[in-house]
Amino acid sequence: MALSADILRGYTDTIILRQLAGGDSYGYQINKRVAEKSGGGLEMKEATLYTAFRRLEGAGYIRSYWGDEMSGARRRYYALTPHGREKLLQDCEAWQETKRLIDRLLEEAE
Amino acid sequence: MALSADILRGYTDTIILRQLAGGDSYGYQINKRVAEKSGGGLEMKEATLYTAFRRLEGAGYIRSYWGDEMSGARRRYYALTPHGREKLLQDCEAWQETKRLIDRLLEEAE
DNA sequence: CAATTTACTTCGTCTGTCAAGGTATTTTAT
DNA sequence: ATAAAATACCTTGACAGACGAAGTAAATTG
Repeated sequence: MALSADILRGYTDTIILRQLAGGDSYGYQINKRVAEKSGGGLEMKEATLYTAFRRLEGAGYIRSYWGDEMSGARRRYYALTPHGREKLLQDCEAWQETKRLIDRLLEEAE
Repeated sequence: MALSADILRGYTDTIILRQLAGGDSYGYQINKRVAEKSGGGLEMKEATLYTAFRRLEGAGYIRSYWGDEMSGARRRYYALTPHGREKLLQDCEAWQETKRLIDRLLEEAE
């Protein structure tokens, strides 16, 4: 059961940052890995992904550079900046808090 | 630490439905209760709340009626429909799944 | 009797997602 | 050989939800 788009909203950036924490990567690969890791539960659309890259780079959380592949199509790699690493930590903490909050608001007991 | 707006996005409706599962209520009261229950962590803005009511009523998840208060300002009460009760259950299941998914995507281990 | 609280409403703006379109190269299948 | 699929990137415009700001009106409180 694939989850609705709005559930993702606000987490695209964090998910991308998290992927980059494991090493530099490029759009296509990040998309593949996220799809794989989520077991098909989450499919980030290309437009969503690439607009997120622009946003994250604009904010200074990531920087990009063209790979120097000898073969294969050109790839634009992305790397986490120190500022981005900080942001990732904050986002992960915020996620823990969000879980608690939504859980409390949705729990059965009055 | 109040959470960012986008974190709320997509949960406003579910939170409202959950509140109504405990009995009919009206906008102002729902807002107060959510704010209280969240310990100030979540503040739904009035515009957000009332547009959500329109949306939920349009979708048939809730219905509304004017209260017949003898004193105090007029209140528009909202009630959960059977359809809305179903929706709430589905939303809560989706939330459990979302938690697992985001957790998996943000976990440290490679 | 002024200020605050209760209570509801609408409009316009902003932001993130995505459908739809595009380019270009490489690999795989026929 | 060559058609199809996969790899890899990018942009534009539409849409939906959250919210700032403003308004209305009655009741309560100081």
